[in-house]
Amino acid sequence: MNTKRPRRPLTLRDVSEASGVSEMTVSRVLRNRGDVSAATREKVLTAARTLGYVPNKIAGGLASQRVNLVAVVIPSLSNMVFPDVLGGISAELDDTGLQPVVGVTNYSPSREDSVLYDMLSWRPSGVILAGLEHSRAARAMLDNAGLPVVEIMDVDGEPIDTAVGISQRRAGAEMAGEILAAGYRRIGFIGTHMPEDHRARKRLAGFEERLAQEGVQLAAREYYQGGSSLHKGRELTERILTREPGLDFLYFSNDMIGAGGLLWCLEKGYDIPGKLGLAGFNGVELLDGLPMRLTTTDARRIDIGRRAARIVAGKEPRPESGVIALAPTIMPGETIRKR
Amino acid sequence: MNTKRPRRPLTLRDVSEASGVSEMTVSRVLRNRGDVSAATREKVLTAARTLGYVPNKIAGGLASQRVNLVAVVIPSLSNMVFPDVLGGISAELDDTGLQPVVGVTNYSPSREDSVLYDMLSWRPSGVILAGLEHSRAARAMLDNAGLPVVEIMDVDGEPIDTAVGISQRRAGAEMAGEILAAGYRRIGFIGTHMPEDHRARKRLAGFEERLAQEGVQLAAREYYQGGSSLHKGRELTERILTREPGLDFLYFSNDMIGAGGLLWCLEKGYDIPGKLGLAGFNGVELLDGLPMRLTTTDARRIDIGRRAARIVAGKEPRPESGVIALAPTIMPGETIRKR
DNA sequence: ATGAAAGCGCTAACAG
DNA sequence: CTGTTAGCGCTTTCAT
Repeated sequence: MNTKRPRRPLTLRDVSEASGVSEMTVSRVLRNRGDVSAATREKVLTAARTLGYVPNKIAGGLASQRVNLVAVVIPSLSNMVFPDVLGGISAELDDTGLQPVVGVTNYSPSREDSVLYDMLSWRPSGVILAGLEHSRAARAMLDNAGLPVVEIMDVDGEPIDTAVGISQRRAGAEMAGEILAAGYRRIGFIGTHMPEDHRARKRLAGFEERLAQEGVQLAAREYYQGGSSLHKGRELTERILTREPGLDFLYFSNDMIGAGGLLWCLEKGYDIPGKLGLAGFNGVELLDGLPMRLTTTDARRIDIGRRAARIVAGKEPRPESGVIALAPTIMPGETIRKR
Repeated sequence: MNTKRPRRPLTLRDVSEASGVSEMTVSRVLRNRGDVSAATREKVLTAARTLGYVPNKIAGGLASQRVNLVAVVIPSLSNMVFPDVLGGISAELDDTGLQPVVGVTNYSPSREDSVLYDMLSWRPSGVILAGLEHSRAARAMLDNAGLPVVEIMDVDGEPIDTAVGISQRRAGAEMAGEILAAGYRRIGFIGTHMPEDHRARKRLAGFEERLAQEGVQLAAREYYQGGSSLHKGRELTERILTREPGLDFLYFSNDMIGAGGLLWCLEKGYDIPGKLGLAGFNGVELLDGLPMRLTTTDARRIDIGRRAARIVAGKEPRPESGVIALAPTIMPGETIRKR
């Protein structure tokens, strides 16, 4: 009831005095380390509980030189993909005593540097960070830190230590293959204009390469700024189809704008997938409830989180090659013609 | 290139030796504390940079007894509401030197206890946590910690220290008022079956009270387990309307299931808002792109995050009453009749 | 099974 | 403006 006693935070010594047991033994009990008689154990636990003692990990970390934290550095929380990755990480870390701590960069390299710096200053046990593209400074920090570093989401590049992800180029290429096989030829692309979203960039590159193999070129492209939303998807779809009415397929760089595009096309009465096909990317749960299931690629977000966490936790050895490439998986949905 | 020198982590002493300046002065430079001559300053900075020194906050925190962390404890990351709250918190903390650290409880009181315990063991400068309902143990921990505690989202109850949020009862009541004023009378409710989601519970209570004032009772209700999704919204909407075809309004406990319900109703050709009205809760961006704008209540998520952060950061004084009640705001949308 | 001593890397407080 | 001295609260290591 707001009667905050400005009490000095309790220390091990307080518990020691209250229980008549040495600080050292109290420490052992509280960490379940070493042999302690049941009787002493009980005394200590009781004292700790009645006092309401909460150990000081700052002091503990300094003394033991070990901190049970895993730094997780990601570009964004808002696009439904990283929460899934985090879910995988937490699930796998749950029984290891390690705790994820999340930092968000908003796709800014300089923010990435400063977030990394801040997190490393806590001397975590490992780092998981999105992407393979980092500043020289960031690479140096991570090299010097001498701890496990797992770069996630992408495997097209040279990892600092270990990479767990999908080949974004391959994901793009495979979707292009699907689309071509289904007979579409006048293909448009809608994506975010973010030079720092290297994964989207590589995906598109793989996509276009595969098209080129069949002598097909992108017939139109439309870029947007800022976050993805259904609304943006609608706008851009309208714009691209107005500009290029002859398009027979739209490839979206993520499911959210793909879903917006789908809703717009359905309202306008487009024949989907007959005259116009659509595909997104990620495989988010959102798609389950749309009027039509959007064709997409499962980016293996949860698996990526899990494997990364397993490596940091030492549950699984770092692979010789330094790379764990998971297979992106096309989820056909209903917005592409059956072949 | 994976040539990881198992180098001993650098210390202030290394920088001191490399620059020929005392540890203390190096520390001053690195923290911009006290007066240091430009020359010394330069020497230190150069040495620190070339060595690649990253300060050890564990040691710093222990010595200074101050840690620039704010613990943020929330039930979930996946429902589009807490990312917004976090956005508000980060924005406001950005220029304070404080950093949010997030813990997730999955609506489990025992997880909340253990997450709190873990976070408090890092001796953060403040705590922001969702809701006013906490275990006796949690309240004791927070009372003892002697730091600012801000409970967010809800103001219907007794705060431990300070509360920032909306009155959930009032939010429910106001939506009920809106619905009644628009002439709807056979009202159904669809919500999650989560005894631990106190905010949803209070909202429904306020809603029903207001209905009762006009002599109206809920005509049907449907509960679901697990997370919210468009898909669940569809399922439950179908179920409730099959069971009670005479309903003329559906009140959903959040926008995601409301959106699912809306999509389903539109497909089935319901006359919305003429014969059937719909409303959700939260005011999430998602709604912008739906075929029809869902009526909802803006839960003031970002503002709540900002105000909470301001109080923890000391930018704004804790109010005498301990309570900051923001006004939930109805966003009329298109799924309720104009009156 | 328990305790004593030393110190983790940094900063507060004081001295010059 | 710069340096010295003592810890911060815990765990490591070594005795007993």
